[in-house]
Amino acid sequence: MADDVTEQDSSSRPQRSIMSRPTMADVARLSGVSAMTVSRALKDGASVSAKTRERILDVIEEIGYVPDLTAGGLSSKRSGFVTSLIPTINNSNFSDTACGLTDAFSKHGLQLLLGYTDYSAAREEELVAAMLRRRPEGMILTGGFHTPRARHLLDSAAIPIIETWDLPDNPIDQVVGFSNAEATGAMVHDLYKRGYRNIGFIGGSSNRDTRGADRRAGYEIAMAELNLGEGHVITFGTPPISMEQGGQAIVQMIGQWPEVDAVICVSDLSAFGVIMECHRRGWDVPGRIAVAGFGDFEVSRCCWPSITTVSVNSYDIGKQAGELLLATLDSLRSGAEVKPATQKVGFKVVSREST
Amino acid sequence: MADDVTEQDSSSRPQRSIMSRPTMADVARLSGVSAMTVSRALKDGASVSAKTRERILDVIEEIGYVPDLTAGGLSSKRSGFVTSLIPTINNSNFSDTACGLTDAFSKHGLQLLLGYTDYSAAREEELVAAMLRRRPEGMILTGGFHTPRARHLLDSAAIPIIETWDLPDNPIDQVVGFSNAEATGAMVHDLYKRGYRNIGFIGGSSNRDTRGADRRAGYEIAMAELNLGEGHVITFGTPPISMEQGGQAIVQMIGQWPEVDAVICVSDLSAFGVIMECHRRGWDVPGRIAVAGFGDFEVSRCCWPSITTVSVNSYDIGKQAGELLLATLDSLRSGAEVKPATQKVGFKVVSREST
DNA sequence: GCAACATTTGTTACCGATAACATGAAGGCA
DNA sequence: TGCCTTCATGTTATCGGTAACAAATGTTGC
Repeated sequence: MADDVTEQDSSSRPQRSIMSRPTMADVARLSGVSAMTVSRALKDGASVSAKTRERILDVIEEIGYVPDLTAGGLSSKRSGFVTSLIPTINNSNFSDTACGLTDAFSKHGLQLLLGYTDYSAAREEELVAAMLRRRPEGMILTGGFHTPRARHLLDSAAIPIIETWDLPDNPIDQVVGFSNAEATGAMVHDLYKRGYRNIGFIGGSSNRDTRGADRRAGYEIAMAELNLGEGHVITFGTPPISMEQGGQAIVQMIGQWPEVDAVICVSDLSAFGVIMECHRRGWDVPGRIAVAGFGDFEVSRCCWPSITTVSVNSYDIGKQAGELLLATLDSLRSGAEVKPATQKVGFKVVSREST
Repeated sequence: MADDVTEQDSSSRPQRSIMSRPTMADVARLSGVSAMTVSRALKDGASVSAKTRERILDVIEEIGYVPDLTAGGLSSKRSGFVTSLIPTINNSNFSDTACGLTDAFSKHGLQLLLGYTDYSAAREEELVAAMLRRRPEGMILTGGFHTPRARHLLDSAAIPIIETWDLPDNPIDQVVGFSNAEATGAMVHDLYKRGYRNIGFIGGSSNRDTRGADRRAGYEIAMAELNLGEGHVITFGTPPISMEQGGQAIVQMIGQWPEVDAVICVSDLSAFGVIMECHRRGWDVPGRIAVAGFGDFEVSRCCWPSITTVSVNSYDIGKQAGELLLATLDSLRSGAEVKPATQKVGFKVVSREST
């Protein structure tokens, strides 16, 4: 690899100067109006005569004025921020949700402050504390598991909170999610209908990923319902879920329980790892073993064989949560009563070539 | 799919009350000191007696005071924000860079404001304008292509700017990146050394992805250097790069130029699509055709055959850019001169089973 | 014991916008 | 014409902190 190199090329580019920027008062002076009129000209819906507004906008363009939302927010008591915490931005399920949130908010002048917790409740707590200092107007969390202190902070923040990607037993406020256990159970039932009887489960060994733990619980419940015995579970490593872990796990699974004819993986990423390892070892999928994942990632659609999965509309979770938050903020502002609601989002078992 | 359902369960959860939060003045009054002393107690390095600080912290804990960074930032003229714009958060290369940035900043009390441009310069311009209203202390951009208005906004913002993932001809300020053309050229040379002579290229048809266009240019330059003719290029769709597009492109490539014995893809994602399509059709990789990608995504490491790629340390681009920005801010504050520098980051051709 | 200095705390002004209220001008209607 | 309404604009106070300076208190050394 070429070594990292730094070039000092002061000659080619001038040092950029740092100087103070124009304020609303500057615009006001140059347009011959008061600062308040400038403020109104920038807010649509306010009563400013057409020609005054035009003059003001000309001045703004000319001197390159950029309004300072920090000051505006302090005064109006509305920061324009909404915070979202997701486990990682490196998982397209969660980043899709973040996109849905951004899209829901951007038209309404709200900006998303994104943080990632690395699947750690302690880190989530830190982030909650850090984010609350920005006075967000609402917060969107992933999952229903939080430290007591995080819950306390959120409670006293007195802003709308939405928990997503889960159906917590004891929600803080509003919820947009689904039951990970139920969804995994549906996959077990689907495999059963297709004739598989020795169904294994591959998942993380840590409870840090609570959705992963819920999926495993759903697997165990469904196995019991169908009288398929205790099941065969292989666990590996800590979150985030990686493809490679799946490859290691399937080798262990087959070694330990050769009778297993199907595996459900906690995520499509591990399912992909399983399938690649099977290719490598010449085990036919689904002939020797059927493989199912969770999350409907792009890789599952494109993989050969394509991977059976539980499809959840990740983007829509974000979009719905965003819209619910907007509606809640509207209600609060108009003084209407807001009833905490739980919005269940649908999921679907998508059967593909791998089962 | 189960229909989306909303439950109104007002009975089970009380409506959360929205009330005003304690301020620093409240803390001051309850601790019997002035607000300024509270402010000092919260800032480490300030001279406050141990017992006063303890008393203040007790009060803060008791009433659940959360400092308001909005107000603090307005007063101190330091927002504590740094903005980063990336094409999409759904690509682990860029999200890794964002993680590197977050890690570099978080210890220094700076918070990352992340935006994604969807590979559109117009959207980037909008985001630049929107972000500048938050008075970020610096900005990290992806690539060197920006609209004139965006450049103008950035120039007059008078904050340090770092362009990444590229070596722009005419940089705004500082740069942390590498030459996408050179990197792709290195891949062509590597394939040549391995004996491939009919090397094709699969990339996007749009110039919106300027790094993609640079990679294609690098391919063409290297083909000319090696006297391998004009080369064979198949282009498809618009960014973001998808796996499926690779699958379509390889079929077209083989149909049009059956003599092609190796393809370089603009990204590992399309390379993966190519390989899966080859599996599906029974074309051996690398026997019938060798396949190389770009970016060293997880899928390339885990895939069978594993995919030859150009590896760039995405996380490190973010980390380095973050540290460069921190150093620049330090220098500016201490009044030292700051020379715009270009930091080249290394890349490496990683040969795997697919070539 | 007191000057000289260090440490801790307080006071005032201000960051840059907006809310709330006040004012002035233009238009409508009897 | 005169009064009332409507629309456009200005004035003042304020949001919740921090910078800068001032004052008070504690500490040290001779």
